Amino acid sequence: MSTPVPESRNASSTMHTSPMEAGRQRQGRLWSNLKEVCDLLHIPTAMSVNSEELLFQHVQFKTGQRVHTIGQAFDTLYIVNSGFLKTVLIDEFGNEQVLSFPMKGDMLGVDGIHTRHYASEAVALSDCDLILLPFKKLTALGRVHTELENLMYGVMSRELVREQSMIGMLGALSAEARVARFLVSLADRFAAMGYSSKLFNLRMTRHEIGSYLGLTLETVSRTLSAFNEIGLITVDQRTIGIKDAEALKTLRRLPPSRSRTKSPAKPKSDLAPSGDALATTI
Amino acid sequence: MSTPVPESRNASSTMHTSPMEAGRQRQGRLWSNLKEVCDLLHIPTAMSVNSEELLFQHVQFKTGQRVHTIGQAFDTLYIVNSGFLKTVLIDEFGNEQVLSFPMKGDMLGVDGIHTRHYASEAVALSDCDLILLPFKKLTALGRVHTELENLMYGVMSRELVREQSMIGMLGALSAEARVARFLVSLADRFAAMGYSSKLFNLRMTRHEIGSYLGLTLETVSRTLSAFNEIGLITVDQRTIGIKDAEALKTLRRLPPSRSRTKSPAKPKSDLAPSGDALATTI
DNA sequence: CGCGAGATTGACTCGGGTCAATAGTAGTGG
DNA sequence: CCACTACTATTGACCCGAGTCAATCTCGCG
Repeated sequence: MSTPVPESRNASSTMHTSPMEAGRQRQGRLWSNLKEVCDLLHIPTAMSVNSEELLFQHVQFKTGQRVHTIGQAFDTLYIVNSGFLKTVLIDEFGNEQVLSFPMKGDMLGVDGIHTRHYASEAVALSDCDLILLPFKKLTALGRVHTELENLMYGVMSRELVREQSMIGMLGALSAEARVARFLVSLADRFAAMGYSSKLFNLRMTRHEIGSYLGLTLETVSRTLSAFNEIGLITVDQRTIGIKDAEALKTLRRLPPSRSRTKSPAKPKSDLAPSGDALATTI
Repeated sequence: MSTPVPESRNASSTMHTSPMEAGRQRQGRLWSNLKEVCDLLHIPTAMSVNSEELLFQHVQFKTGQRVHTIGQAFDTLYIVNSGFLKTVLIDEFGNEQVLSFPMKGDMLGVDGIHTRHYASEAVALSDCDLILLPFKKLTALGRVHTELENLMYGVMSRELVREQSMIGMLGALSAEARVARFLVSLADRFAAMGYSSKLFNLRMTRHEIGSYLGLTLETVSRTLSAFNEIGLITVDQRTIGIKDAEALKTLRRLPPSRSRTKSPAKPKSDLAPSGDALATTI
């Protein structure tokens, strides 16, 4: 990631640029008001306040640039207005562990609140437009506008729940199931952003996906190939076509022992009923 | 877990009951003020307010009881004043996935804020004393007392960071390393609570540890036995004695491929330099 | 004293990590 | 425009760590 490859995927074939980004020009920069921020976060806010006065500045990052690094002093949160990123942890040997792939509507930097220093590193996987939310300003505002405060709590809680399910996935699912769910999750997020959930480009390398899923890049590659052969998806480099979302969603395999905590666990049908027999390579 | 085994580990040999629990009697129940709550959370609060008026009620749970269940309407957070618990996710087949082992000073229920329904289930592993923090009340207070608000954000952020490192661990470490770190983490937490970090009782089964670490109970058991033989720890059922904390902290093994993202990764010495050659079963 | 949950161990299997060779793609510069 | 380089992705061969299955042991409890 130390090579900020100047990608030119701004207007790719399968993924056009965002339908409509928030923000207006002012003194040569983009700014957004509170409502736009809330909309971006999918938080339904009966925003009582006309907050044209409350404007939040945007910042652009180019592919490969870091938004913040580990240990850096924390003072602002970010919301992704457009573009794709990854957040990573760096272990004591300099190895990256991908934690998330933030995209439009996601919040960055929350892990910095606790110690006042970011606990992770955020890197742009494509050119990005982020909205700056100075934390001080935000909490001050929160005291006035209850909705905003709840928004904050809500976003943090949501993030927590997301990480919980991630832990559940890493702790309990097989490689195939992880990759399958990863694809479904991506598709859903693209759909939520107004893009196609059936055909999209991965913004990250196999290596990054593997790190994110606790797998090696080879396993990721092999699994994608397998899904392709089986007809669940189509793969061509980073272009993914979803063919059987249902099957992907319910794909299992190896409810790994820890599983049968109490369930009768009928040894049959490891693959959920999504029609045909495909990955039934039990 | 459906059998609330009435354990009697209240005054075990290696773990006496808490040194001094917070709370005072009032109308037959325990209550704590804001200061005690903050102390419990290790949040240094120059609490400007004399808040003898702001009292938070305690509730007791017996071993096996559920504090909250998945899907249950959310309205209060909990702080552990004494006792041990586990939080779990239940997948679509009824299988438990342990997410955390909360103990004194930890907060429960944060995952319920987002959807207003708890996303996980909390079960008492021993008799517990919890402090109730009605969420409404808390946010209202937060608007008045800035420290409290920061406390809230801080605790949530801390929780987030904890989960992040959990993800990192699940995604990158070998079974041995996971178990080793788990033990160290427990020791540290016990130390922070004023207990011995050298000799303590596990409050959870091998199965629960395995679920938490993404391993099977057999692997956990075997790993503990191995550590025992090697002299890193002593094991007798649930009584653990830490013999070489340093070695445990730095134990590696298999920086699993994904690891050597960029590091020169000298192929030698998988075990960090903690003195002697022990687990050098490389 | 016997029951049942939990823990320990052994034997066997296999999913996925490791190593390695090949090939597609993109950016660079002559 | 095309070689040159550097990634990134795909595949195959091999093998080991950890899961699976199963037998035994221990301990606390009724």
